[in-house]
Amino acid sequence: MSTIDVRNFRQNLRHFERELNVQNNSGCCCGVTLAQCHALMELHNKDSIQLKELSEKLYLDTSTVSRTIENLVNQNLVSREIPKNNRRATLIKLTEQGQDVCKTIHEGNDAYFNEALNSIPNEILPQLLKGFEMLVNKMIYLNKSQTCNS
Amino acid sequence: MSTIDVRNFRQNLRHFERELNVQNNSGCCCGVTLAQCHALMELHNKDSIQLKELSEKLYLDTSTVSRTIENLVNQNLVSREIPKNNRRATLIKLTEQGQDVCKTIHEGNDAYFNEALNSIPNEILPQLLKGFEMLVNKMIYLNKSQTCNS
DNA sequence: TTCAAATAGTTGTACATTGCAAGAATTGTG
DNA sequence: CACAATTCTTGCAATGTACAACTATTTGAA
Repeated sequence: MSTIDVRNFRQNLRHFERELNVQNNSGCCCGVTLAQCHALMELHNKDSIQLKELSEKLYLDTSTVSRTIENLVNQNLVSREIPKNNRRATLIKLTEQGQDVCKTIHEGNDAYFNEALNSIPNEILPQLLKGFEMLVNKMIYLNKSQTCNS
Repeated sequence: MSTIDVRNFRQNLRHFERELNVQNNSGCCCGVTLAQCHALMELHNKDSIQLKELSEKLYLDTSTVSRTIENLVNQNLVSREIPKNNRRATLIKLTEQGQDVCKTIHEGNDAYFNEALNSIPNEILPQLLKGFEMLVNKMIYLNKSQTCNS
């Protein structure tokens, strides 16, 4: 692993970030912002989730997520519900309309990334997918054990 | 390419975005924000760049970049200069201090991604790097020819 | 049992990022 | 010269974010 390779990878990474922004902001046309989109994706295929848990998954402050959810509630895409066994908590659920939006987002992004990934030769696609997954997991590990030291 | 693969890739992608945020916000400890960091990286190894050109590279409105640069000027990391042959334009240059910050950012991120990528087995690392580059280029291509259609 | 500590969420405040619209200064063109 | 185009800046407005302070609830320990 030469420094040149790393530099090159990082250069691609910066472009990647920008293209993701473009795609995220054009693909999520359903009137849903990127932050809301991420929240919806976490909710998808889940019966319900607590605000605290959601904020941990998204790496965001509870206050931030609280407002994101507030906006989604106003758009009638999710509902809030206080469970009887713990009235401090809030359970967040997708509404039917929210599920529809999730579906639309999934379809759009599936199509996009299917097309993007289809341009990768078959000889290297599996390694790309596998390697990417490993990279993400390593980053999760590194970031967990790392604090800002300067 | 099955839908499951695409879904799995997208799931990894969302985690990737969050980890990048963590890394970007902890790695750029030099008092520089992520937006500023991206601008600095574009300036690095360049004599100077015009604001318009920079905004195109970053996919941002000129007004946005104008303010980002304003902040960097206030931190004495870049300088603005009006060329004599076109007094409408503004040439942006790294100051010495700005070059130092660039160097620090590079070193920190090089080390981080070197470590992250070193955990990838040698049998798949080249394909990952190559595949990633191809994916980014494909996304650039797709996003150029795409407008929001809903 | 009672009261302090912990937990979950919301709200106030502050700041960064961003785009659009409008304006200012400059340059190009008919 | 007058008007259009270019380049940048500024005035808004919206979103996203975190921290701190607050409310309500639950837990736990004396």
